[in-house]
Amino acid sequence: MPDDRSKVTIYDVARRAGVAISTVSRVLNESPDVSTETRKRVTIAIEALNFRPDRRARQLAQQGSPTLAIAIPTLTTPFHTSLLKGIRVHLREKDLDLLLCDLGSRERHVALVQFLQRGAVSGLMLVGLKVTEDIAAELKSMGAAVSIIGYQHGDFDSYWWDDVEGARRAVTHLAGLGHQRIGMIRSSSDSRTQIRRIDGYRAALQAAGIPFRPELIASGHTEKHAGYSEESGYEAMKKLLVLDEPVTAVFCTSDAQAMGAWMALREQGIRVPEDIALVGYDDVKTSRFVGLSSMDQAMQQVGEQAVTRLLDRMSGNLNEPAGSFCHTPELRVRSSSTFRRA
Amino acid sequence: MPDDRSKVTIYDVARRAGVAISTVSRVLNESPDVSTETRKRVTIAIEALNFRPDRRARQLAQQGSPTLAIAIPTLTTPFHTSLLKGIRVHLREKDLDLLLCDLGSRERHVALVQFLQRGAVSGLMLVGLKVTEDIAAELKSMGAAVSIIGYQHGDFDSYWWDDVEGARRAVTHLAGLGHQRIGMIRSSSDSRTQIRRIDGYRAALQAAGIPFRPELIASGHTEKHAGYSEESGYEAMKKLLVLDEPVTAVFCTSDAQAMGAWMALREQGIRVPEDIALVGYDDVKTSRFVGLSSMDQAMQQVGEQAVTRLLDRMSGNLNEPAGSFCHTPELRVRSSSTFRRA
DNA sequence: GTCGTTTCTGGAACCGCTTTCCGTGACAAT
DNA sequence: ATTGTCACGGAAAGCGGTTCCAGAAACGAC
Repeated sequence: MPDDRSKVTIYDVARRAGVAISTVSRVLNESPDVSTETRKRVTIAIEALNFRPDRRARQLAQQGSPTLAIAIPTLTTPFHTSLLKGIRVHLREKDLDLLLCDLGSRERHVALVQFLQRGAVSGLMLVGLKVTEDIAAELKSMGAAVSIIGYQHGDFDSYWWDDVEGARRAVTHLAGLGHQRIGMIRSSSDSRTQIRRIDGYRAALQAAGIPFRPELIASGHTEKHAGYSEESGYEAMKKLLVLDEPVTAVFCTSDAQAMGAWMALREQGIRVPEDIALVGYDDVKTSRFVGLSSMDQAMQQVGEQAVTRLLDRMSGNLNEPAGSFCHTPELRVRSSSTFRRA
Repeated sequence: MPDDRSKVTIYDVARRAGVAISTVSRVLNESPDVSTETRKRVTIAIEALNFRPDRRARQLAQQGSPTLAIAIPTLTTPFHTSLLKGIRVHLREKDLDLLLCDLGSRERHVALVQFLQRGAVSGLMLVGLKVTEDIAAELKSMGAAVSIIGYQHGDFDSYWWDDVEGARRAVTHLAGLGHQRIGMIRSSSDSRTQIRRIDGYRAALQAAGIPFRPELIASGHTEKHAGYSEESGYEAMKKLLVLDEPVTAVFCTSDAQAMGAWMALREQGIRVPEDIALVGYDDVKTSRFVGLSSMDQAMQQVGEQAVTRLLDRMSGNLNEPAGSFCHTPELRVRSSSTFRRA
């Protein structure tokens, strides 16, 4: 009743209920061997004192914490938004804490490893991070359940996308509209993802009988801008616009890039899709509302799938070997790519 | 050297360095009374064993954890993106963990309180949450540093915006373009923010000599959509379009709403800004790239300011009474509201 | 009525680290 | 030779729980 607070511990509860602390602990952990009678007394005491077990102490004692951590290189992009959305639903039910490790783009490795080594994490989700061998070793030695999103690694549950096929679909779509000069806006990194999307781009061109021209691939490399950002898309588009033979369609490796590109076009009075068609990647929510065609990676579902399986592993219910789940991006056609060329 | 792992404790380090555990602890906590010589030996041992102090044990012992928690009702909107951006920079330097408490929209109160009572948080940022008196009491009793963003409460450091003025500026801008029938798209909630923005809307109309018509205020109330979402903006715009006398400009209380509204307009072949002008709120990053006028709330700066002060409080360097920091949103004019009426 | 079980509970060690309280030896200052 | 730092060791008491072990009570069976 008295909301005095200032550290209500398990001892207070024990005293109040007239039992030993071990008994209180049993009640807390729903141990079967405690009489209904005592359990009730304890429960009432807990209620009355408004007691909540201390997360840290608990974790310390039972070696292994019910904490799920998510490590993301760039948390602050809308790209991960729906992923988190898928995750948080399942998290609410369980009594888990979400620890966020926002790795900067630089020194990701170091930050991550330090984070892990400090322990206190029983489940970890890595998002959009290249898992090098030393990181992999680190992950294994920490003995936590791990799932990797956006990268494929045989030793862990990984969820990834068929980037070749995704790019192929996007570009095939553009070629199908009659475009012959299809540009590509990419990030300047040489990540697996980027390479595969370029492969897909080439494959689609080849299938359509369009020659591949490296000069049609641009990236807006800037010191201060991340490769997938609006700014870089803006820069890249400008590069494409000064070519002798201009492009009539552009495939971008992110929606943000596409937005930036779109702005560059608008500034020059170039219409989308009449003059230039645009297709993005990620299918961010706003794309639907601005009419940007995009590749849907079903982020939310992937998030749900990953977290469900991860929670199973954490609770020890799942012991099968690491799985690899590949999703194929779906094209969402919107107004930015609806105009058919002659 | 051997990466054997499996719990390297402070004892291992002590043994390896040939010192007592208390000395190791002193080194860890940068106590002044330890010779440079010994310090180096210990540091080397730590390095060699790859030892990281256990976060939980540490926190438990030194009563008070270096953990910053952020509670957000709806993490998954781009609205908070730049806020987090401002926060994380400062967080990287310190050795803090970021605990995320994503309150669902429902039962916010319960979720938050439970979260807090489990302790282990020395700093807390509440974002976009109405601080009721019981929550306030809760916050005080937990003895952590608290800062509130997007709401004003005298007992805590709070960072908020002058919503009346923000709305007034937006609408004044529209009136200045010659618009007479200016609609408003709001969320269906009766939050402080909403009420104030309506006040600002009225004030601006009055100043411009335009009569206030309640039927020009619409909200896209839907069971499944949050009030600030694209979907609700879309719905609301549709309502405004079926009015006898249509509006020529719309002020939206979020950029997402504006995006949704814009889509509704596009579907009907209504041009922006020629037929209808649009102004949003929040100045989300993509707004800049799609050309949506908006009210800039300087989220990133607010995030930085708040976290800086919060960290000061957490470290005990700051003891002055709670401050209240009010920011005034700035209008960013873009193409969605550049057309001047006759 | 005694013995073996089962059931419930109390006591105590322990998780990994911090911190306090001496105590000691070394070395410089007086 | 005495007094004072300075740097460190050793031991022990937490922090708030969990968990193992043993003992007490309750129960049924012979």
